Amino acid sequence: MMPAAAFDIATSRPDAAPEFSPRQQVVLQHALTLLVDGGEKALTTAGLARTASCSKESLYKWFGDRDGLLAAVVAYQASQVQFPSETGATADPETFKAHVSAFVEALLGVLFSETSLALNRLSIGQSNTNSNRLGHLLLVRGKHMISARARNMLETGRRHGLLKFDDAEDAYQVLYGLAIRDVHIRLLLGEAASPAEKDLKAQAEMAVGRFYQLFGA
Amino acid sequence: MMPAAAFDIATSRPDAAPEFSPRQQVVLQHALTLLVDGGEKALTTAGLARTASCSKESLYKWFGDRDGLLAAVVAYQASQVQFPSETGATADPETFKAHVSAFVEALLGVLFSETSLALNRLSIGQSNTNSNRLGHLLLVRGKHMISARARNMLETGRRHGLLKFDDAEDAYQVLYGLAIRDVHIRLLLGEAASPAEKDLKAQAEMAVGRFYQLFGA
DNA sequence: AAGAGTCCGAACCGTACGGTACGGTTCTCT
DNA sequence: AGAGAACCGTACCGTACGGTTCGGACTCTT
Repeated sequence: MMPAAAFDIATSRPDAAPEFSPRQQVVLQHALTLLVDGGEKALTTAGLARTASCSKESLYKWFGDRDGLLAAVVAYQASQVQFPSETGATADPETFKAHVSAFVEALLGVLFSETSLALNRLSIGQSNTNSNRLGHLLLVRGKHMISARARNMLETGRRHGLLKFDDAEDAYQVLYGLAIRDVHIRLLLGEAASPAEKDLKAQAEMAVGRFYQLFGA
Repeated sequence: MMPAAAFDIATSRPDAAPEFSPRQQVVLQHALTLLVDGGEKALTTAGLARTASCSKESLYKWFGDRDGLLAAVVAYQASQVQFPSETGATADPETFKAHVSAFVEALLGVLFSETSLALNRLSIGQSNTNSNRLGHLLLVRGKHMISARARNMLETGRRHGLLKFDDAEDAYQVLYGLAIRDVHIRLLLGEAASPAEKDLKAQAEMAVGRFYQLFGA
């Protein structure tokens, strides 16, 4: 037999269609749950087979090996993340600014969710092994997708004369830094978020306000 | 016997004096090296004993168990990190701003070093086990120490009328965000830093410039 | 000089987990 | 209805690693 799935996941285009069968998605969801409360050590093949009521043989048939399973979990979760659409967001300056705030709030919502934290912990823990499949997956299917959308949003803001910057990537990174600060790493390390940090809307608006001080036209 | 060392490390005050014997420090340095290139899995008790030419018995005697060893590595490395002193840094506005830049540059230098990255990866990977000893250690002995010094620095800047803000912690977090952006998490995930991101001095000055736009008096 | 203490090196044990094999059951297709 | 695939459950194997034990060498103290 060949562990085809493991290879496909790493190399297929992000918009590849079917990806996983419904049954497999159920199993991956179980894997994700195990991972969220318990960390990587809690996700054993035997444990997942028991929890998801499937056989280990099926796991190995579908995902090749344990690494393939982990990669599949990452890919599956990445495919679940959705961002609000941005149609007609530049109608007027206020709407655009509100739209940027909404984007940042969604970003915070994703990054601070237990699921995202668990997958980031997993990928980071594995980042110096396996030629770093997981880290790349998370970056390509997660961060880079988001950053592309963000750059796009900021560019339209600039075209409409609402923002002023030279490099969209640079501007986005500043926006990211203003919004996330060191909260992400602290959450990854297991510290709880403060009440103020849990008010994502307020945090987003504060960050966008400061961003406009730096890059507003 | 009792694994005294493991307990002491977690509960002793950060300024406790001797901490580790020279021989133990050599062993911990070997452990750190193993950890930096190879990740957590590369740090096995047998492997460390071989590399450091000591017996496993000594490891268990000194550090209690493997977790105690990991905690000792974190504590040891934290004790190695030194920041430049800040005597007479508020002589005039230029000097102070340069001092802030130097602080940020030092911060970047620490956070982006392979050693720090390896320990962060380790702590993050363990953050949902062991009641999270490592994460707390890293936060208390690392981040919180640094943030205290930073707040102190910013406060003196404010007292001298050079900066303007309500909450020093808030201001520091903004400075942190402007300097680090998403580079830290990307490095943790195994992505290489871009050439521009490796120019720590330029990155620090850019961040401080923006910080002054927001908080300069 | 002898006893105690420290440490190295190696052998050993138990276990947990990744991976495989197999018998039995259900579902699908013709 | 019958062949065949997919799949579940379980038992099994090999290995890697955490932790313990022990013999022997070296040092320090009295």
